[in-house]
Amino acid sequence: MVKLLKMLVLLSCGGVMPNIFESLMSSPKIFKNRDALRHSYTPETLPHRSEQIEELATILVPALKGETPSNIFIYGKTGTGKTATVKFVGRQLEEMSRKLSVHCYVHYLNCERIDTQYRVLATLAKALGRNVPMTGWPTDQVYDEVRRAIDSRDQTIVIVLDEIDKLVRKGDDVLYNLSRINGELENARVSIIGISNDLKFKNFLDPRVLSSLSEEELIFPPYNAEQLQDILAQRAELAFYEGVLEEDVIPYCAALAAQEHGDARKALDLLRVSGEIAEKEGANKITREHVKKAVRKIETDYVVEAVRMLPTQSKVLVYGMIILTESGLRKFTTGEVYAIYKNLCKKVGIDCLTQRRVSDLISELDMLGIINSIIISKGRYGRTREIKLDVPIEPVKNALLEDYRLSPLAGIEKSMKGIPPLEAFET
DNA sequence: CCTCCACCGGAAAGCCGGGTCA
DNA sequence: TGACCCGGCTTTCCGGTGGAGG
Repeated sequence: MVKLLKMLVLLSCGGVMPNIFESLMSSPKIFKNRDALRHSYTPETLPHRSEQIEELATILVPALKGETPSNIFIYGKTGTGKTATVKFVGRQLEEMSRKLSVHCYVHYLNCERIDTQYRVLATLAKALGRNVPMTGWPTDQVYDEVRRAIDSRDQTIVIVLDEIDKLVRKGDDVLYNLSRINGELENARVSIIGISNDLKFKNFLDPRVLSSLSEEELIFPPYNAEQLQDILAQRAELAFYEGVLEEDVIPYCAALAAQEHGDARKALDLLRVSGEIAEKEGANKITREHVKKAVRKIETDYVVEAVRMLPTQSKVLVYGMIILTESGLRKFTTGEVYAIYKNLCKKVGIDCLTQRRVSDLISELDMLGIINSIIISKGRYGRTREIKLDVPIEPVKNALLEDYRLSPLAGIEKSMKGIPPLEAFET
């Protein structure tokens, strides 16, 4: 304590004590530019996407000649470079239009956050320099505003709707209106690019909207391991100092990500987290070991996040499974889990669901990868699900106890220790 | 080969909060 | 404003079933 005070005094006097950040800053340098590994980063060139870039550019080139480009639908799984490609081409298009002094602009909207038609239109109006409140106006008035803003001069507007499937689930009025907007314009032209990673969502779309929006279609195939290597190598050069990476790190990351449907995003995350772990450990090189740790960390983070988002009932259920696991059972049945669950519900003071429903919740947990369950028959002793909790227990437990509703459960497993679950179950 | 356990999982109806429309 | 609808969650009911033990 005294030491700390002395230190503070010294620091505040600007004395000889090193700044507390000094040691952190001077530890071995790993990252030159961490942002180069984020998904939001658009690199100078996009390896293995030249075909798609060219195709997209060919479709959009009329924009520079004062004509209306076709509307485009783009499909591809996550991390196949859809967004990056569109942003890249969009930037080049705007750049070229400036050179030619043509009015041509690209507006990018991500529909995941902007998920109602009002918000889409309002955001669009804002991007076009109109002042529209984020709430309050009738929707068609905002639409009018957007239309007038676009039509205010001779220009071509390319509207990119990323994750367009999110929008469709809430009714496709916006899409319908936007797809017909060209007919209502005198001076300007509008082209729409829809991006989706869900191929099936086409089925939910109004056929009129579909035919108008998908005049052109682009498919983005997943990357294979080799292509992922190139992408990682390119980004690693920007992100890390020279010689920081051991040679087998990139191929390893690429191989791991390729196993999971060639997701470049995942590969980049893996590399970045590996770097962060190496940095935290004070290592001066990133090794395969760091990647392994990163895999585990990402996995844990995912599970913890999934658990945190669970409805209360499922949280109690998971807590029950933790108790069972800690009491030494590696596998347990639906009946056992249900007994404990019933008990915990009483302790927590929430009402208890039927076994039928709990059975469904258990299936959901299985889907989420929080547990492993298989249906087995124990012959005479019935048919049931055999459940295994397949997560790092401590982090999950902490995540569960963060929920104030579960606070009565803190430390409860000690009082239940040794009690077989079925006997803990009364009435 | 049959029985019968302990649960699975489909069908259908009820409940509830939110949104819509006249 | 109230009638109405919708979708998600939950309960009720119930037929179905793999295989150890008889």
